[in-house]
Amino acid sequence: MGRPPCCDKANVKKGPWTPEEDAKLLAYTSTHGTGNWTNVPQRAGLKRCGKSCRLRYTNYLRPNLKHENFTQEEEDLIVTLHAMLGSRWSLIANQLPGRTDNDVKNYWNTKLSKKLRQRGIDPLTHRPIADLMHSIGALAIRPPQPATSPNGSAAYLPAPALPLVHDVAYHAAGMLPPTPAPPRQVVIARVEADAPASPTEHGHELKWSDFLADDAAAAAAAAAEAQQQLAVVGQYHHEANAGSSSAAAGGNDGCGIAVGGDDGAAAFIDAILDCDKETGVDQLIAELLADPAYYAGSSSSSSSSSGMGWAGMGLLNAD
DNA sequence: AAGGCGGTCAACCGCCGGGAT
DNA sequence: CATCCCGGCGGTTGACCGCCT
Repeated sequence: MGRPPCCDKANVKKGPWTPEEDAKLLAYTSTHGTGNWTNVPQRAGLKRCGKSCRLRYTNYLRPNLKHENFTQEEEDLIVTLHAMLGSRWSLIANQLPGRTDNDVKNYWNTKLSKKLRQRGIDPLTHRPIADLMHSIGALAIRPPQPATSPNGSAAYLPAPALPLVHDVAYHAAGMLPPTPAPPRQVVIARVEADAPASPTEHGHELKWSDFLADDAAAAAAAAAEAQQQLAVVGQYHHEANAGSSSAAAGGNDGCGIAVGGDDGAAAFIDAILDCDKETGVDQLIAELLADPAYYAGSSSSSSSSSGMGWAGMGLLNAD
């Protein structure tokens, strides 16, 4: 059964908001709060859909929003988080005080993904494009795979033994200690305007199979790795929030991730892990890692990856 | 000067999950 | 338990703007 439209489209104005409409919406929300958005247009005297009002408020009118350009630190953080979380824009935006998911998504699509490509990094997988091409070439000369899944998802599974590149994302932002970091699974590329693409100059290489061990302990190790990275992110968030602690307060989404305060990093990590436990993603990861067919490129348990927890990040690049 | 073209970003659309009934 | 309603999310669209030819 299809859902009825959220509002009467015949009597609803669409398109750009006028200053008068903005003023009405602001006046209403400042005195009554947001509450039930479906009632807001009527009560505020607007011929708009409730969803449109909510979007206009959260993306443009909400207090403490930043409208200036993204900083280098914000760029680094977006790339880092995208490598770990994929296109979970709301989660990423939660770590950027004053930025909305729409802001981050637009900035990624229009600027950052291009910068990464110019640097020879594939923005989807965060891997060197040259390595991906090499892998595609290697796949082309493989014998036919038996019994691939009907939806063809196996074709998108990462090839084994891909070298992973760890460009410097953290040091500039003061995120990492100078000591060598333990091996990580994702490729983090600091996006600098004219920096040359030089994935091969990083001596540190990991084999994909090194990460994809075949027991649950490996899954736990992977989770610990991710946790470590999120701790770094949380630290940035804490620092960024030092001067604008209220900015992110209204941005918590359905996962209930609330960060801030002295233990903001830990809270964020716990919230992410809890969220993925609730959604069963951690279980899914464990199942995937335990499934030998996964490594053979013909996983029977692979499922649609978009929007699923860790899928999309470097850990499970099934995009 | 004008038209084409590409980049940017606000806004819309459809889907999904969760709470209420 | 089923259904409805609402808010949230990610993907996509289209208007606007500046640059180039």
